[in-house]
Amino acid sequence: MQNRYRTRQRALVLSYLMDSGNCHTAEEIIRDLGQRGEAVSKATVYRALELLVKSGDVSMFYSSRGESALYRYIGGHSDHFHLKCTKCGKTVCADCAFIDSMQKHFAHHHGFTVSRERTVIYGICSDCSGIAENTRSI
Amino acid sequence: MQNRYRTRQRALVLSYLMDSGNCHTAEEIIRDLGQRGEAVSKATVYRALELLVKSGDVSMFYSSRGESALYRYIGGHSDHFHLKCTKCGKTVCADCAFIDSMQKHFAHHHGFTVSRERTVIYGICSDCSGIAENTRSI
DNA sequence: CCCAATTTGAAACTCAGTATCAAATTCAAC
DNA sequence: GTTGAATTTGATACTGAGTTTCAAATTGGG
Repeated sequence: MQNRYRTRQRALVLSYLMDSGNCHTAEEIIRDLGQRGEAVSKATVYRALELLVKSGDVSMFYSSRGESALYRYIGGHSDHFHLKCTKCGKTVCADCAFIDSMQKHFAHHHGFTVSRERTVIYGICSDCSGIAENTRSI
Repeated sequence: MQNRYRTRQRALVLSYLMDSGNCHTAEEIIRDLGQRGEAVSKATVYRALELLVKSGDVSMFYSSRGESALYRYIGGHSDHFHLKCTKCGKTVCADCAFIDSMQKHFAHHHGFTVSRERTVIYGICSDCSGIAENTRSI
């Protein structure tokens, strides 16, 4: 896969993510393109996504539960973190100035360049924090 | 799986993680226990790990590349974040006061209770940041 | 148009993790 | 210590995401 030729299939995968703007699994893309009569094979969708992630147009990240990878069009730049609730599964975007100081801290004190696109902060969202936790057992 | 009986198999999985102190995949645990003549079946290892994660003794997190889940003994408390380098794959622990202000920020400004055990910050570690980028990879 | 390089797609495959269910184990009651 | 019901184990089959393979189709420079 060397990305020299422009093909219908790659354009479809990119425009699917651009038009949506949200996070999607590869399987969703395959299914939705198929349903609208623009079927692209599984292998080709995965290959197109790999290229898009490499090119920086799309970010890929994983959920905490071992679900499948999520892809999202970021148009070459992204200034937010994903906050994912481990209870309800919803992902929220945190788009604020604190993110800058976080990146600075990890850069200065740990020599670590944080990737905003890949990092997902896990925890409990405001909607779920009232709900009682499971009991400790083992 | 209700965790009423104490069994050899669960003790083996827990002590494996306690003795090591490092991160391991389920398959590593299965292989290593087998090699030392203490074989525990795949299904049972996965079930034991699920219980240990629920009880808070072990944390589970995912790498950025869709590899398998990683398990680590945390002894009921954990005050650090994992910083995972997307280049070399190494995971470092960030154990500092800044983590507190991070948690406070997300709690106050986003109503989000950050889980230190589950969250993994992705980026480029100090060892790798000098290395020239061949392709843009997020 | 021609043709070599690239890309696609169907199908087979891998691998982590889950479900099933009969057999084995635990432990409380005797 | 024996009994027996509840729980746990393990072998096996299964699921589902993602990868590999390779012949056929497509691309685009000459």
